[in-house]
Amino acid sequence: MSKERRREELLDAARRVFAEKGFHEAKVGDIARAASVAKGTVYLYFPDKRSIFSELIDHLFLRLSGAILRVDTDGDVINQVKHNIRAVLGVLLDDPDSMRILFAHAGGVDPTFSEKIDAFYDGLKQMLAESLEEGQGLGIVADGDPRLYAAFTLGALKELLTEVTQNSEPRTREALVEAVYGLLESGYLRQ
Amino acid sequence: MSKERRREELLDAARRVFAEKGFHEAKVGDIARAASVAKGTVYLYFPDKRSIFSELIDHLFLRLSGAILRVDTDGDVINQVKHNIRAVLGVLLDDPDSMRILFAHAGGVDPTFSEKIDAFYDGLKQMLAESLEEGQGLGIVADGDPRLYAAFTLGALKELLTEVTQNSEPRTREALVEAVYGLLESGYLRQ
Amino acid sequence: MSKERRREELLDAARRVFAEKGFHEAKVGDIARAASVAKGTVYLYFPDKRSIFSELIDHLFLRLSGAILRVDTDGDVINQVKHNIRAVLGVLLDDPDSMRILFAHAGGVDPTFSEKIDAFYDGLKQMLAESLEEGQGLGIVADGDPRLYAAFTLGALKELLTEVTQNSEPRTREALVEAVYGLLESGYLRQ
Amino acid sequence: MSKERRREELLDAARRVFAEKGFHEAKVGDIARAASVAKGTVYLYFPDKRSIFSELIDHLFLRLSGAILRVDTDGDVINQVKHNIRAVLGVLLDDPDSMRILFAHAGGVDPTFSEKIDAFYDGLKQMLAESLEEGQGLGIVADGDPRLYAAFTLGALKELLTEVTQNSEPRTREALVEAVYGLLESGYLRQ
DNA sequence: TATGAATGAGGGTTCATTCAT
DNA sequence: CATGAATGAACCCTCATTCAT
Repeated sequence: MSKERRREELLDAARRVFAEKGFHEAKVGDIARAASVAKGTVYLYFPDKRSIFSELIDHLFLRLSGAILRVDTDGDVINQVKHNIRAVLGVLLDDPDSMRILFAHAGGVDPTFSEKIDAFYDGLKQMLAESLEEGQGLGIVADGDPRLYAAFTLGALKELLTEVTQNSEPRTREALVEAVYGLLESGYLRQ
Repeated sequence: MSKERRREELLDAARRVFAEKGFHEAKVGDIARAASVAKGTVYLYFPDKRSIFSELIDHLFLRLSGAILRVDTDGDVINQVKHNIRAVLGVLLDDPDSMRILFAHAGGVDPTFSEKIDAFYDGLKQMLAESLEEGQGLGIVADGDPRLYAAFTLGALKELLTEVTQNSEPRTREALVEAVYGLLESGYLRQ
Repeated sequence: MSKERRREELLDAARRVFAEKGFHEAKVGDIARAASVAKGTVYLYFPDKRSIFSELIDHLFLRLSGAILRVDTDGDVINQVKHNIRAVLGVLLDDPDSMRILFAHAGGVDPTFSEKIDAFYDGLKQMLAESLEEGQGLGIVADGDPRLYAAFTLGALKELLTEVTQNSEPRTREALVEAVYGLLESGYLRQ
Repeated sequence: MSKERRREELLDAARRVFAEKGFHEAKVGDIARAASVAKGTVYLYFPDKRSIFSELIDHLFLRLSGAILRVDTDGDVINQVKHNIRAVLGVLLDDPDSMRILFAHAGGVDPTFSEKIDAFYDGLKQMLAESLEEGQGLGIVADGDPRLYAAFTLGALKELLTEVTQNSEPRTREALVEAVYGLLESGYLRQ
C-alpha cells in the first residue's frame, strides 16, 4: 500500500473514531485498531494524536472556505446566497463525521484549539457581516447589526445541520436550502 | 461552614474552572484550589469529577427549562415569544460560565454525556416545534417543517449568545430580544 | 512520615538503583520499589527521572567542592595537599554508590548531562592547575604543564578510588593518602 | 560492495554516531543514515544494536592489548615503559571516536557491559601490577602496593587523554610521553 | 542483498480516587 | 469533617527489531 494511501486510511479511521468518542475518549489504540494497524504505525504518519485531530479540522475548514463564495452584490444576490447555503450544507452533510467532530468535539480539546475554532467561525462571521453591510447599502438587507445577522445565520445553519443529521426524517438538500433562505428572507412568524 | 454552603462553594469553584479549561483540562486539584479546600474534600461532597460537571449542566438545564414557558396560543403570542427569548438570554447571560461550559465544553466529555446534551436540546426543539405546529394551525406560523423552524431558532439563539459574549460591543438585552424577534418575524433579506 | 524524610528515602533508593543499573537501565518503577512506594509517589517529589539523577550528582559535586580547599602557598603545602586528597577520598569512599554513579554512569545520560560533568572536572582541574602554577613560582612544583599535572592527579585519584572500591583488599585511608602523596612527590620508578 | 566492506562502513558509521551521542541516544536509524543504508540493512550485518557497540569496544581492546608489551625487566626498562605509554597514547589518539566511546559512554550501557569494561581495565592493571612487582624485586620500582601504582598509572593516562582531546592546546605525543614518564619517575612536587 | 514500512513491548508520566491521620 | 500523601491504572509515545517485497 502506498504511503499516501495508508495515511488516508489512518485519517479516515481517526475521523470515525474522533466523531464517535471525541478527542479525549478516543485513544490512539482505537484509531490504530480502526485502521487495522499497530499503534506504532500511527506515529509513522503523524507526530502525535493532536496533530491528527488538527489535520481533520484543518481539512474541513479548507473545504468549507473553498466552498463559500463572497457575495458579489452586483450579481444575483439571491442565488449567491442560496449557493452558499447549498455549499455549506453540501460539505458538511457529505462528511457527517467531520461535522460531528467540529460541532460536538472540537471545543473540548484544549484552550489553544478552542481559539482556533473560534477564529474560524469569527472569520466566517466577519466575511458574512461585511457582505450584509454592503447589502444594507443597497437596501437588500434590513437595518440592524450585521454581526448579529451573521451570527443568526451561522447558528441557524449549524443547528439545522445537527437536526438533519440526528433526525431520521429525510429531506432533500434543496428543500433545506429553500427553508434556510425562507427564514433569512421572511422569518416564520406571521401575525 | 454548613455542609450545604461548602457544597455550593465547590460548585461555584468548579463552574469557574470548567468554564475556563473545559472538562479534561480542569483537574480536580484545580477545583479544590479554587475553592480553597484540599483535594480530598471534594470527594466528601461529590462522588467523582464527572458528577460535578454533570450537576452544573443539570442545574443550568433546570433553570432554562424553568424559564421557558410553553406558548399559550390563546394569549398574546408575540409577547410570550419575546418573553421566552428574554428568559433564555437572561439565564445564560447572567451565568456566562455555565453558558461557556454548555456551549464550548459539554460536548467534549464523553459519548454518554454528549447524548445527554443532545437530549436536552432535542427536548427544547420538540417543545418549540409543538408550539409552532399549533401556531401553524392558527395561521400565525408560516407553513413548513416546524422541527426545522425550531432548530433555526435554537441555533440562532446559541450563536447570538456566543457572539454577544465574545464580542465586546455592548448591547442591551431588550435590543437583543427585539433583534431575535425581528429575525423570526421577517428575516433580514429584502428584495 | 515527613515530606522531607520521604524525599530522602527516595533519593537513597534512587542512589542505590542508579549505582547498580545506570541511568537508562534504572526504571522509575525500580526506584519506587526500592523505596517501597508506588510509582506515582516518585512524581510527588521529583518532576521527572532525570532530575533525580541530577540532584544526586549535584549533591555529590557540592560535597566535593565543599571538601576541597584551595591550597594556600603561604602555609604548610604538604599538609594542605594531603588534606585535599583525604577530603576527596573521604567524600567518595563514604558514599560509594554516588561515586559509582559519577564514575560509571554519569556519562551515559545524554549530551547535556555529559557537559555538566565535564564542566565540573574542568573546574577542578582549573583550580588545581592554578595552585600548581603558583607552586611553580615558589619552586615547589616541577616545571611542566600544570594542566597536565592537574589531569594526572585527578585521573590517578579517580582510578585509585575505583580500584579501592572494586578490590577487596582493605586499606586504611591514611595509607591511601600517603600513597597518593608519594606518587605526586616522587613517582614510583627508580633507576 | 563486498560484504566485508559494507560491514566496515557500518562499523565506521556506528563509531561516529556512538561517539557523538552515546549508546542510548544513538538510534539504529542514526547509524543507518550515517552509513547511507536502510535501517533493515544494519540487521543483515549485526544481530542487534548492542553487538555493534560491543564489537567496537572489543576491537579497541584488542588494539590496546596488542600495542602494550609486557615489560621485560632484563632489557631497557625505561624505554619499554615509554614504549607502552607511547603505544596507548597512539592507539587512542589515532581513534578519538573509539576513545570517547570508551571513556564517556561505555559505562552507561548496562550492568553486564560495565562489568566487561571493568574486567578489561582490571586485566590491564593486573598485568601492570605484575610487572611492577617484578620491578620491585629488581629495585627499580619503589616499595608499595603495586595494584595502587597500576591504578595510578592507568588513571593518569586516562585523564591525560581526556584532557588532551578536550583541550585545544596542541602537544606533541613525545612531549606527552615524557610528561607521563616524568610523573612516574619523580612526581611533580618538590620541597 | 537491500529496503523501509510495520510491529508491539515497554517506559515515563499524569491524575482521579482513596484513606490514614 | 478535612487533609493531602499515596496509589496505580491507563495512556501517549519511542524505537529496536522483523519481514514482505
